[in-house]
Amino acid sequence: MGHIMSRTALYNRHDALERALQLFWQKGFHATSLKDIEQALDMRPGSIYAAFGNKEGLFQEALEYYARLGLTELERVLSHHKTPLLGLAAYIRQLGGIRDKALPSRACMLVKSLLELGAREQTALTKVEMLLAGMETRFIECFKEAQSVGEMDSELDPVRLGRRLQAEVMGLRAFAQRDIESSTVHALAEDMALSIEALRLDDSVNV
Amino acid sequence: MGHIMSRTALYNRHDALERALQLFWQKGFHATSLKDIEQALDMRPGSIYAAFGNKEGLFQEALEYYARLGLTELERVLSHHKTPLLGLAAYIRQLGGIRDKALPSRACMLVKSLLELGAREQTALTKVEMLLAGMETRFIECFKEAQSVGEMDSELDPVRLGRRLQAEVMGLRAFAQRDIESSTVHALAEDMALSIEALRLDDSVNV
DNA sequence: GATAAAATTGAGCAATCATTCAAGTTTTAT
DNA sequence: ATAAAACTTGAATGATTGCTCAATTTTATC
Repeated sequence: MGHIMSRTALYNRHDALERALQLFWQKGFHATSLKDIEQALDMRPGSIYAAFGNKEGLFQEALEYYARLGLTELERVLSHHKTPLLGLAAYIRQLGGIRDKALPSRACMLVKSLLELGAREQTALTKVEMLLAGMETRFIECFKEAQSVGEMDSELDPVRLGRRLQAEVMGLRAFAQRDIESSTVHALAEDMALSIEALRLDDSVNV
Repeated sequence: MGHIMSRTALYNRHDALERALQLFWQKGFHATSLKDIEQALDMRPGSIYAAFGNKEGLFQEALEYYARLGLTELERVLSHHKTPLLGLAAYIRQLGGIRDKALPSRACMLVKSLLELGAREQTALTKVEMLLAGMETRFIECFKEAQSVGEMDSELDPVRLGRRLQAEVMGLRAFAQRDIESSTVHALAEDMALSIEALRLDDSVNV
């Protein structure tokens, strides 16, 4: 891959990455073959290797792209709500509708990868750890902000709450991967959202 | 595989299954090759195929064995506590120590498989769904029992609570798969255990 | 329109995959 | 002791794996 790229080349690269993400998210790293990738990207092996190095390199770029989309979505939901806790609750509630959308998988691709990858894919696994840590950090920031605006008891530990929220999201999405009714996932997300909202101080109820 | 088996053959089969479980739990279905299995079981391909049919058959038996161990462990913890909710809380707390044990993986093998397997492994995937449903059912029974012994508000929904607990366990164990300190997992499990105990009615506090 | 650089092609590579089966060995039954 | 049955062996199978690279086409620059 050279340093100079035409606009169409950049577009094609982004488009290829998106298609690769769909594949990897659905089938996982090991079950996705280069044949699958060639077909999905409509590219021949040489082009793929010139553009992304190797299968693991393409996977890592797909992971980064996925995580960026996820963080962007979180920010979008947060920005549409008045307070951090209400934003987080809305985020969880929205996840309750995950079975209704036509996604490659209901489970989080980072979690899928965390559970699937081994020592042979160390660099990709390290990237997964980094991206999950980034999401955790953002959750923690939300709880800290909730404290600073007086929405939440300052005695509570934002770090523990952030990690718990991440674990709940992981669990909700893993659970949603089961062959169950959409309403069941909605109910589960609702219960989790209520737990977040229960952290709100009485003073902040009418804010 | 014939219908008649000697005692030693039965022992060998169980021993082989245990070794296969270790492998599959650690590396997952796709990343485990038959070479790996031959080495771990100290068996040649023919014997493996005679005893278990094929790779997927062996995997399915490993899944069943794993689920049985998990259910047995849950029953053990429950039986050592006076009430259902205290038992469930203890179960979660105990999961907090999962990083301290030398296990093939911290994540639940059923969840790993649920996220990894695709349509090409339909029968194994169906088995995973069944085993997860069994665990869910047992959780739900605990909450129902908590209601019947007056430990928990009878207005609450045991089904939703059971599913939530399963999602929390899934999340806790996926989270524990991250490269984090053991104390972090302990704290997370403690928070989850406290949530279970918070369901207890005041009348039952001193039971 | 000529020239150089960049990007793409696809046949082909060695390695590994899950699986089979004829032959040999051990165990069981009589 | 003997025959039958059960079990194990390991070389070999065809398919698939991730990947390479010389040849070709496309793109950019003058």
